[in-house]
Amino acid sequence: MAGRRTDTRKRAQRVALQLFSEHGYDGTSLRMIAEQLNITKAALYYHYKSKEEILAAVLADFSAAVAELTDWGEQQPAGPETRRELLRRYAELTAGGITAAARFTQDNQPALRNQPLAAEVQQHVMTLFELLAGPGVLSGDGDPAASLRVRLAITALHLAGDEADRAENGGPELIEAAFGIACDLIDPPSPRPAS
Amino acid sequence: MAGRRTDTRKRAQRVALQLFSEHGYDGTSLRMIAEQLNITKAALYYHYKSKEEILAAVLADFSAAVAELTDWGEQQPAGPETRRELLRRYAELTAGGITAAARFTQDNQPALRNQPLAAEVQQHVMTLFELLAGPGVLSGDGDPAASLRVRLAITALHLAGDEADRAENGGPELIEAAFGIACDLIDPPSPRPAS
DNA sequence: GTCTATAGAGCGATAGAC
DNA sequence: GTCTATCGCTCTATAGAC
Repeated sequence: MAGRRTDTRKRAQRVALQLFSEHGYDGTSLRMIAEQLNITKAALYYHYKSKEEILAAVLADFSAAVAELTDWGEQQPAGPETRRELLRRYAELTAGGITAAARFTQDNQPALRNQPLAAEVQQHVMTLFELLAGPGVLSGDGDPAASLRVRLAITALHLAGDEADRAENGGPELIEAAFGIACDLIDPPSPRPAS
Repeated sequence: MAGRRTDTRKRAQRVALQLFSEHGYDGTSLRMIAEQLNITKAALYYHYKSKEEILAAVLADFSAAVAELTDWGEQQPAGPETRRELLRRYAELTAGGITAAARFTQDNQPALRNQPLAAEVQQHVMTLFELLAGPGVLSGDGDPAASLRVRLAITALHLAGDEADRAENGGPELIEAAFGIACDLIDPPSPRPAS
């Protein structure tokens, strides 16, 4: 690894994620990626054998990050403190464009339908959801409200991360506000009165 | 209006929204739309002069529905009851594929960037957000948490509508659960303790 | 590791017959 | 109101020189 000067592959992956996020997967051509790297489209094929493989590399990073998070979570005692800490760590995954990848997977599900790695990603996200909500909830046999609350908690962190990426200042405060809302969603401070 | 048998234009609009939702705007070709209508691609151009115009028609319906909702809301006294009723009516907009359009606009913002009608839609949605949160909140000068809560409340209804469209039974219960969560988000039953 | 050049396919859109 | 046929363009991907 020492002395590697160009490192085009990693740069391409980072550029691709940014462009995928901004223009969508279908709306991003290999020409656009190549131009930002100051190489030609054909040169990209030396590093990746297809456009789908670039997507796969982006998904692999995201998948590994979520897997690491759930691996940690599964070794902790189940409880509110662990759930809060899972949210906290997920929110802090912002660095390295990880949450950009998370938002991308949510907004481009049509493009991910035929992507083999997408299933693996969804599996890990599902595991995270179950850790946040308790087992069985997402299978449809549990309280539908609990499932929704977990998905909304994650969405809160995504929305905040999205805005934090755009606004250079005020980012941490936004993330913190989203974290508070997310905590309330997975562990409501007071039960709702029966309607 | 009497005696109009074919009504291809309206059918195309309905089919387009369904395909846009399923495959994304870029992922939906005019050939796909035409095939579902059992006509050819060229025949579509008799009814719409471009693909963008089909999208515009879909957006126009959604825009009008939200505008009607906000017009009503602005004539009501501001307060928790009006906010709840706004959420209720938004949730009931599911019929006619309106919420499908709402979800589509969220997931395909890259495709809407050069669509003139998109700005109008966003304006109406912004108005709805302000009615749900109080004025000034979304301009960035208010509590960031309040803005997030409103957006999450709407997202709750979208997520529920999305699943309700797929699962033929259990839909109403899901919508009702989402409505309850959305109400809690815009008017928290108990203030969070200071951290 | 990057280039030029090109193949092959699908797309949006148009022309013109019926 | 729908058709066949085609144009021009962009895309992904490959071949082969340097």
